[in-house]
Amino acid sequence: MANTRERIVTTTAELFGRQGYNATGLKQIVAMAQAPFGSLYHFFPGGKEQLGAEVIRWSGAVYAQLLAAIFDPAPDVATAIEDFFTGAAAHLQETDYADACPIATVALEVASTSDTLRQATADVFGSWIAELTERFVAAGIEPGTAWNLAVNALGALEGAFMLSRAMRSVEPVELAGAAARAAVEAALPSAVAAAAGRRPGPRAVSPRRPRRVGGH
Amino acid sequence: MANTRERIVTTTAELFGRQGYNATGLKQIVAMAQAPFGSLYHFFPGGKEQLGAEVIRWSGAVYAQLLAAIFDPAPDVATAIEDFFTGAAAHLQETDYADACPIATVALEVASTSDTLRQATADVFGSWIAELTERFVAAGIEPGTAWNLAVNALGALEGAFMLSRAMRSVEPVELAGAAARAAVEAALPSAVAAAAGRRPGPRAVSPRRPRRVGGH
DNA sequence: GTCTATAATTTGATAGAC
DNA sequence: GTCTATCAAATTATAGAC
Repeated sequence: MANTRERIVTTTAELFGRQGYNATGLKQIVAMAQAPFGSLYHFFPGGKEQLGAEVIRWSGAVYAQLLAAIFDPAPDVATAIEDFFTGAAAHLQETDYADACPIATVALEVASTSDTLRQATADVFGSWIAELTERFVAAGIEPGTAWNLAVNALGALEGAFMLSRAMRSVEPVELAGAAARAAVEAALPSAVAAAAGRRPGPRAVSPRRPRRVGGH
Repeated sequence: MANTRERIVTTTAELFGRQGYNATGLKQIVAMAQAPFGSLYHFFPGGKEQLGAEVIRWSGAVYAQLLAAIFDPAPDVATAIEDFFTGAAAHLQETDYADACPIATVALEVASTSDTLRQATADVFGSWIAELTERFVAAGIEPGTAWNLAVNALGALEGAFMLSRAMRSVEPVELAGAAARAAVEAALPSAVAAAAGRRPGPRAVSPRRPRRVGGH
């Protein structure tokens, strides 16, 4: 296995994702990581908050890699975004509704209690939104619209994760994925051009295609 | 001022919304509620978990009343749903991003650690979804579509709350509100009829039934 | 019902030998 | 870097006087 410091970070990330920040004790971390207690303060002199900040950012980077791994082989961004949701739903079910977003619980816990940790979660959310935005722009979507789509897609995923974990049903994540796909499809250049052809002239809200509810 | 038991419940609800379940100590509760410590175990012999379950359900009922207060005077459901998001964004800003969903943080904290509390959050989410679904159906939306819209709207709100609190910006909630409004508008009978007029077909009257994975 | 005192455990954090 | 022992404070929970 990897070195001690790495084991502490990875197992803390796992615990943060399942129980959050406050429920995760340092004793529990070193026990599960099979690391000596002294090593924790050797590598993280700032204590729990320093460890927490690093784990948040590390989890953010890992999840960004997962996002790339889904989007890169996908035929188009609309398919990619729905694939991400369906993949997340499957993983949720496999882990008995334990593993969803690695930083969601922590983000809500620290939002009004620790500004350094809150900033770490904000940076991670911002990086994910930026990554999504880039891919939407690369697909031909106008940058402003792409940013809005990215924010809404991430928000929809986080909220659906919450409902799915609480209700122990993948339906919220699946419905959110279908809606996210529809929103992206409607913003793609082809759909925008088709809408313009149907009804010439500037229009504030582009007409939505019928909602997809089922699978692919 | 109200009686002791009531004060304990309301202040616990406030603390749960801002810091979550694990960060809220019983000492802190009785101190802020100006209640004697002994009274807590007098009214809630089951300790923190019993108090938590009651607070979750109480908060759910209060928030349902808020939902009714927004929807009842609104001219239509599309306006109502966006009003709810914009009102939430304003309240978020007024409280320095502290008050969003009263049970969101708790829901994620207990999802994999306490089944009785998880069930309480699931019941609350389910009641909100049912309430929203009823109103969408009353507006003429087909029941299956109405349910999907309700789940997606609540999920979008919860996720947007998370992003807004972490990033200290109301933009996610505002964007989610605009998207929710557009989704509802597209499902209203007038929009469905217009779409059918543009593209006549057998599926004009009744769109496909959604698949139900869990819940009702 | 109210209030105090306290038990039993766990928490984050430190000191120091090796 | 590792490991043990321990601290001070906080936690949930209980006992019992009033």
